[in-house]
Amino acid sequence: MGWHKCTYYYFCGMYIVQHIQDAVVKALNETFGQSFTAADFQINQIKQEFKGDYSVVLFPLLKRTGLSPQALGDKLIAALQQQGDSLFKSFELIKGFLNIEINDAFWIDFLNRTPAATFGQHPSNGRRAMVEYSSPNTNKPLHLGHLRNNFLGWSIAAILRANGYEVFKSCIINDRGIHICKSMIAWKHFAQGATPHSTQTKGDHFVGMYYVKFNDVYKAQVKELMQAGLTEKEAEQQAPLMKEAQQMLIDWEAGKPEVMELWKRMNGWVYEGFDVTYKKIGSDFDRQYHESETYLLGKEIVQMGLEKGVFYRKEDSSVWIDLTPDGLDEKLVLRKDGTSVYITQDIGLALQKYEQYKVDENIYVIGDEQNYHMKVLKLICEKLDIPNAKHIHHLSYGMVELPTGRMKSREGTVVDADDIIDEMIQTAKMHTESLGKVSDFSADELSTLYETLGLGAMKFYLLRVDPKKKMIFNPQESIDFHGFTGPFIQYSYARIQSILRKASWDEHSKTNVNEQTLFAAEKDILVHAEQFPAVIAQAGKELNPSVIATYAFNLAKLYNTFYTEHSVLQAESEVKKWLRLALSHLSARILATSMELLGIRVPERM
RNA sequence: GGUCCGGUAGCUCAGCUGGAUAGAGCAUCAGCCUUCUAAGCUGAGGGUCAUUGGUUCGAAUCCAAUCCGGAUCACCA
Repeated sequence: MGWHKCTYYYFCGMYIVQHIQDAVVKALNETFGQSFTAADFQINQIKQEFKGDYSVVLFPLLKRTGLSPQALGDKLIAALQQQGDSLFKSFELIKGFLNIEINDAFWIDFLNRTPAATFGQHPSNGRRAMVEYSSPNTNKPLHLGHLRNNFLGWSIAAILRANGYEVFKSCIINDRGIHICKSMIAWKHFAQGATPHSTQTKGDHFVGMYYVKFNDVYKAQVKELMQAGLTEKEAEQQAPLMKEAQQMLIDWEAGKPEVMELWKRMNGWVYEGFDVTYKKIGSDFDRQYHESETYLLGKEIVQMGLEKGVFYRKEDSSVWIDLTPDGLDEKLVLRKDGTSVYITQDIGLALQKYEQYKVDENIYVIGDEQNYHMKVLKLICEKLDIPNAKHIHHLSYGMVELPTGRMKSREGTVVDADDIIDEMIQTAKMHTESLGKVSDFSADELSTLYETLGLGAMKFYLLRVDPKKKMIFNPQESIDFHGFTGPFIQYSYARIQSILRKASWDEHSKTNVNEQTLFAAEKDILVHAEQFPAVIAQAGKELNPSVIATYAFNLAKLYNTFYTEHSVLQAESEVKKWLRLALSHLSARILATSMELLGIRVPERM
């Protein structure tokens, strides 16, 4: 058993692929007397139609060795055989690919020594990361796009934690500004004292109604003024409602009591509504920042930047930074009246975050419409020598679009978060009832199950695609519960749990399995399972939950194939039964861990 | 116009640090429940990887040009 380099093979970060790399490097160096590295060749998993598990692609080595694929392959095989590694069962050379089959004993050993409950998680790396996500405006309810942001942020935080980071989740609440004043003005004019309570409306939706109302009336006023002969621009500036909103913003900044009171009251309604939604989707934060408290931050930094010569003042006393040497434009950082702009407070907040948390990685989950802004922010922070500015990372995700194009609140084409969640939960209920497998569940158990499944479908749907890419959501074709979906994986998990229950099997039941050989369906699961830690590492490195989603789906598929081909409880021998129970348990744990990293729960029965 | 992102099966998406015959899911069609949960499994059909040229043993993947779609370039946030 020469491959046991340490007791907990996987905690050493030593994967089978690395082991093969090491063996090949050694074989190359011995054969050619040069120093090769793992980067000089490539190892791929072998496709189903060929024999073996992993293959070494020989082409990249031909030039350096001066040999043909056949000759190089022969020499390599000879050298590898010389090493006498009991891990390798067979070598086969096909058209420039050196196919290696791993001994079944290795996979069984892997199963025996892997602690299923914690498998895949990496030990602490002593680094801290902050993930800022969600960042709602307090003038309207959340929509489908916000859900993508929330699910991504939560998942990335979990993935980084599994990669050994200490993670802080933060959220900047955009609770002030002209858009907030708009809904306040509209409420003052048109609500006649109505409240969420008096109208039986969820607070964020209630306030959102007045934001919409503002825009409707404002549009009408602009139209009227234009008919009276003003240009569009003039009309937009002079519309009474807009003037009122602007005045209210000034009053807010001056701290006028009646404005502050209304502001607090209406934001309070929104928070009550958000709380319900956040609780339902499982979003939580270690630290919430409010724009009303941070918007003045950054002014001092501008002063410091001026002294350092990073910024410069124009004649009208506005402050700028010239980013043309970096291929960008000139950017304003302080208005001529001395007030700060969006980016000013972001600079301030970036520094504050660093001072408070000393994070090594500073991740912002923000839509790709702000790519330019984030590029500028990072550049400015670097030029100001804000510590770790180089580790500001914009996790830029694409918009969720409808088949008709972007969602537009003004055109009523927004998919509301609460609505879609309720719809998913209802769909879960419908499926569950028509299958009738949990008729003995209590009402509480049922509603928990519906939420688990409905939200699972929803989250998986939004997380299974590459965050960077925009995605299209078709409300006509509701989100599926079959195939590449959350419920498919939840179902696979529940079926395994059913077996383990019947066998009264738990983690402590695990003993060393003495089996020597594996069926293809058994081995396929183990080969895939062994890659889990590497997959978590990749997801962390790429900040990409879809890697986990795809991985979990493939594992579930492999398990389901195994499930139909072989019986666990009626296995052909007692040893096989134990092997399959351990195999099933490991699969279930990996599926559960994967889903956990996506913020999705798994049911024991469904 | 400048910058950036994208274009892969009817639809939604993988694959993109170059490697074997380009993969899933949905939809369509054909099979599988007296056997551990059929939200499952097996199989079939379906492709000019936007176009053209280049790099090389090899290109969906890298480079260039073109076409199409999107984002962004505010003393808005």
